[in-house]
Amino acid sequence: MHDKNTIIQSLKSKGLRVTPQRFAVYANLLQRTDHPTAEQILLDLNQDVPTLSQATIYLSLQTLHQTGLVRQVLLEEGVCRYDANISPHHHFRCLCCGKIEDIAWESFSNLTLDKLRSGLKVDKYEVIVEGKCDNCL
Amino acid sequence: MHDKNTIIQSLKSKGLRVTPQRFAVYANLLQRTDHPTAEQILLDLNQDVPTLSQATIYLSLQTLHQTGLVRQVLLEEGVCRYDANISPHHHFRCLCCGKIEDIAWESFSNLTLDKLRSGLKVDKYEVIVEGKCDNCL
DNA sequence: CTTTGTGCAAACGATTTGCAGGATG
DNA sequence: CATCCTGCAAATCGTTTGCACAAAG
Repeated sequence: MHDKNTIIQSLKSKGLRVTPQRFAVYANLLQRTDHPTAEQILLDLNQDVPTLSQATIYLSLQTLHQTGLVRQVLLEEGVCRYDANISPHHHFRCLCCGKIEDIAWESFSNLTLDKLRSGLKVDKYEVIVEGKCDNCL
Repeated sequence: MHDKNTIIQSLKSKGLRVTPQRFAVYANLLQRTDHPTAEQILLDLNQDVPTLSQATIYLSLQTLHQTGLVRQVLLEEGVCRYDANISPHHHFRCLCCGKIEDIAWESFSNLTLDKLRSGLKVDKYEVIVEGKCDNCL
């Protein structure tokens, strides 16, 4: 899936040094689909590498985000989640259990930006959907 | 536009007591279109009523949000903005100057949810658009 | 007069910072 | 070996809480 060398190449392609910590954060995020927060990543990684500091997690995520390797997902007040899947897609959040699920980009292939106020240059857009998932229904 | 009695009625209709502080917060938000943060509202109100505590602002906004009188706007990491315009609309954020602008709901009248994974019950959705505004171009 | 809201200050949680030592390219 | 990264602890920022008093209905 995401082999070691590919990950290393991704980091290098952005001019980032490949350190064990940064590698671990990025690799962890790549293999997850649950849109974790910084804290959740820290908890997960500390099971294997108990000497990973909070500051490093936060700095790594900041760096990965700035270089475009990971995406931020902002759905709840005060909660910043991360997603290493940077191919275009949208998000669904269950208002009941809080689960966050990807929505395929093509689900909104009918969405066009034609009628926006002229003068705006659109770089990107995303649809946020909220409701209840099947588990909660 | 938003006359005093209408505001009072809105608050009462949600079972909220009408206090000067709560009224001031809601009225302030109603007359603004800039999607302010709690801090910005505090700064603005403190010019007239210097004895308005932070805690009250935060509590008021929380209350107004919970009762559905105001909407939260989450576009930037760690920044919670508020919007008293609760009629359906979307948001645009300029990546250059940070300005946040409303996008009319009808701009995406072509957006349908047909192809979403079955089993999801959709309560609401919003399109977040990012790019550059005309000022910044 | 009961209940809810406010102000204040302290507490809190998430994130950032300064700095000295360590690892990368 | 110059630069960039990490760990640690302290600092900071936005938000929340506890409590005593005040005001709304």
